[in-house]
Amino acid sequence: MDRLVDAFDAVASYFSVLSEPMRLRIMHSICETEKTVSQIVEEIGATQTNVSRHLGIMYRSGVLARRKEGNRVYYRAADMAMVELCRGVCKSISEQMDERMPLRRELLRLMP
Amino acid sequence: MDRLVDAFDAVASYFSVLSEPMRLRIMHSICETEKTVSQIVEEIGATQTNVSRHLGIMYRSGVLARRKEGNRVYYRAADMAMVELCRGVCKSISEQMDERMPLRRELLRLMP
DNA sequence: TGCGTATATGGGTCTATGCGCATATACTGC
DNA sequence: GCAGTATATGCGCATAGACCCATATACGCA
Repeated sequence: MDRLVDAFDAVASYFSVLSEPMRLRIMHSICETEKTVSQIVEEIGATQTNVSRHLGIMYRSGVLARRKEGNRVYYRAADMAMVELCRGVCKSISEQMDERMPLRRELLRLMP
Repeated sequence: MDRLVDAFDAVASYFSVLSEPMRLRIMHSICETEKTVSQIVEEIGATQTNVSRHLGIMYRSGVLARRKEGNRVYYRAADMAMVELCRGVCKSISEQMDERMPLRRELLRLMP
């Protein structure tokens, strides 16, 4: 990772780890129990290449920890603060979505 | 903006608003008091074009609110949860950092 | 040693986005 | 109306990054 120029860069790069749906899927998949790359690949239905790359990004940024066991690599959440962050935002957004749903249904009636 | 496919997209796009240093500077600049575009431009030393564009992004994503007064537009934080998120991450990141780094103190000052 | 499995990575394409320039729009005061 | 100020935006460039294909690496086992 590049050397960060100032504090805003540090915070921005922290948030940018969470700004990809695929990484959130991965985080969701392993936030409770560690899993191997193959397990994650099968669970979220992405390519091995892509999953491995995202795991690498998250590992190098300190979000995930890993443990090698023979042929396999187990990944797990390392930064519980980030896991809590995800939970909080997911909750907040799901509430917003619930609020929008009635409107959405109404809109769909108006414009089928 | 595209229709979001699922919840992960919604969460990712929420975080992506905070994944730009310039937007964090703006957030920092107005998280306590509303300010006009010109004030923000002068304060953070960016071009008017760029600041206006980021303000637009943040406004349309619901992070900021705005109020027109004659010729001017005042922007302010609308989503206090996001401001708290910034504060939390600043705190968390500062704790992970080495105390010898002056960056640490700066981070704690970021979102007063 | 050779083979199969698990994971990582180099190279390339394509999309998204941050930025600046120039200009458009909107408002105020004369 | 006109001029000046404040903000927004169309356009193009440059770059970041997400994705895939192919291949490299690392390990276990016979």
